[in-house]
Amino acid sequence: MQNNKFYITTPIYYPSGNFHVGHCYCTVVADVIARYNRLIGKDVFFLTGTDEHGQKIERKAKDLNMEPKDYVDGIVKNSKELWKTLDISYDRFIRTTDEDHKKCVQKIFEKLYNQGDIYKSEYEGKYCTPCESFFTESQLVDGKCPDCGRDVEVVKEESYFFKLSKYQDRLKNFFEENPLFLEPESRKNEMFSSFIDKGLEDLCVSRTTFKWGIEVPFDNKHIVYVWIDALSNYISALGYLSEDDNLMKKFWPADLHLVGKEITRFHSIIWPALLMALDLPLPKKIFGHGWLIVDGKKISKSLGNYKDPREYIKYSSVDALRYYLLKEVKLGTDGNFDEEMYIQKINSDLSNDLGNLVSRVVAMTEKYNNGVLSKDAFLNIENTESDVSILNLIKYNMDDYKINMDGLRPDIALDKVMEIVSYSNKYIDLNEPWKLAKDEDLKERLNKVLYVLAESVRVVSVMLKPFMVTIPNKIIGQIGCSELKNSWEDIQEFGQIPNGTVCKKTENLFPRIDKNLILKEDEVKMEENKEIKSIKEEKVEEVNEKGYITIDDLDKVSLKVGQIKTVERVEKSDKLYKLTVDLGTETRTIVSGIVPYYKEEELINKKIVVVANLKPVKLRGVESNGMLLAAGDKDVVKLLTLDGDIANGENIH
RNA sequence: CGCGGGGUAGAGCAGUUGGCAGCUCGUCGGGCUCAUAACCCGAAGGUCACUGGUUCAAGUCCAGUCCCCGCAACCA
Repeated sequence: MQNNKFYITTPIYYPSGNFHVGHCYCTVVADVIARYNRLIGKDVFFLTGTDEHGQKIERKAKDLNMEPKDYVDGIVKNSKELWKTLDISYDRFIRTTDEDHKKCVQKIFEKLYNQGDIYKSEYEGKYCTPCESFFTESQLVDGKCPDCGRDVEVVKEESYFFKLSKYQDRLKNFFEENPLFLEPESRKNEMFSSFIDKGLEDLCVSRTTFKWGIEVPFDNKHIVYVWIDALSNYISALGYLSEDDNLMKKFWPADLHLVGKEITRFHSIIWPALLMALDLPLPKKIFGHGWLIVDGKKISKSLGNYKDPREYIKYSSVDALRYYLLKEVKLGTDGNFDEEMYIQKINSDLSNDLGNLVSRVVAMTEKYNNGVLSKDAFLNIENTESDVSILNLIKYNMDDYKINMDGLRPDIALDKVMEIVSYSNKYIDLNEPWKLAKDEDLKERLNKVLYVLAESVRVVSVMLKPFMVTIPNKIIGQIGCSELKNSWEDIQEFGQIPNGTVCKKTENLFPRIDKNLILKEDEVKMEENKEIKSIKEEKVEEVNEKGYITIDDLDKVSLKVGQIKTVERVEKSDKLYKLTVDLGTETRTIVSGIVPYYKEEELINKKIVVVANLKPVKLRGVESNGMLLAAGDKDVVKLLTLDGDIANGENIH
């Protein structure tokens, strides 16, 4: 059919907290693929968004004393800012709370019900609220949720079911006939052995246990459950079943659903079955990408050496981060994000090789020929061996680049680009322009070399456009080619820079990053964290074998009543408040990680319980002298407060 | 028997259908002076975790063993 459109999606993320490097990775990859397809001339629609309904969000908002919508609005705002920072070029950010999406979901539900693919029955099962999943008895681990290890509840409810079982054979056939539907291969094997071959059960697609969601249109006791609500975003975003379904006609089926490996199952079984029921064509490809491991080892977690993606950008650049993510992580496998590696890689690839290449080319052109590029020289002077080599390499690598981009191996595609960069550096040394410059007779030869280099740099820039957002245009600007189209088409034939184009050296594209400086900062933080760890260890030793402590042990802990006097956020941290607490005889500074759970105004004047004799520790550079007592898990945290009025500084016993 | 990933040069990794073990960084030696202390050339460095099997041929395929890691991200 139309081969000239490209529809790509990321998953819609669950906004139960702010987004992290993992979300960024997936979205950046999708963005690069989207930009690449635009570059080669396709009409691209790039969709991302958020999956905002469900019990977990409902509860979380309630705990925070917020309306669910207000809560998700906050997260969405933050994520849109993040995508802006990372230059994500999405065409639509869909939210499952969008009106058109809701309508679409209701129509889909109704349609499936009317045609008998959805029926009403009763469901009883063990349910894990945080994971929003039912589990069979055999799936449970020690009677707890196999995903998160928390307790499950027995839930029995009247529900609507989707006849997933009906599509089992069609799915199986489809997989066999479309070997490229699900990649990488390993995921496909998993789907087959774990699910399809075992037989599919009908799927519960409604809930009555919570309200925060889309109502079933003909039975408002029921809320449409995540499967139909979330998965159908891929078509609701295109106006499926609405008055204006032009986008649907144009872009469906999706060319690529990029998803995390943990949700591959939903996309490769449930989603296709739903589409079959709706009599829609299936997406061309589901790709389950790997996860990002930050600094590998598990110590990273307890050492707290995690950084917001924006921190890496601060001392490097968005382009550098995007480059690294795509270059160093093979799509589909887990990737390591190690800060030292990161700095080393961008210094060597981007500063030393690419940035420096541009710098030498432009500087020499300015120095030896007043910045003027001579196409005449390029055409008039016969090719030497090195010319032939570089021209062939560029041609050859451009083909490989395309093959690998189409084949979802951006890491290899980047290799091909960097090979051109590398060879260009070598080409300079082979030709020694500084020697040519000394001999007036070799002027034309010199100009040819400079021209070849400039054009090579331009080709590289165009190939980098999907990966980097600002640098390619800056490079093109330095070689005076901003007026050219600089499209994929435009670099197919070497030698498009017009005669007489003038180069101008401006800024340093990729200043080298002082690794020692950055890592020294980290070391300071590590030291702080070590202190924290040693405190932990001390505590552990104090507990005897039976796990009892004596009253003397308890007396070691000085608990006091405190009242919060001032609250401010700690710079460069997402979770930490700097509090000053009145302990009667003194006022303490205490740093506490409760930003997600309490607003500043909620804390002021609150009477709380303080561990008064905790060894001081620096957190994000602020010294904390004590600790607030609180209860809860990572989703909900409540401070311990007093049942009545007691003077500040009173002992608790 | 939860699910999944992995063990290849000092480090980080690639190795497509079996066909002479590769890449980047680092190290050592040399070259160059256009450039961002950069660039270019050369060298050292490997029992491809282990065992067995299939094969003319195994890092790659099969069976088993051992080991590491993740299950997801600022606890005070």
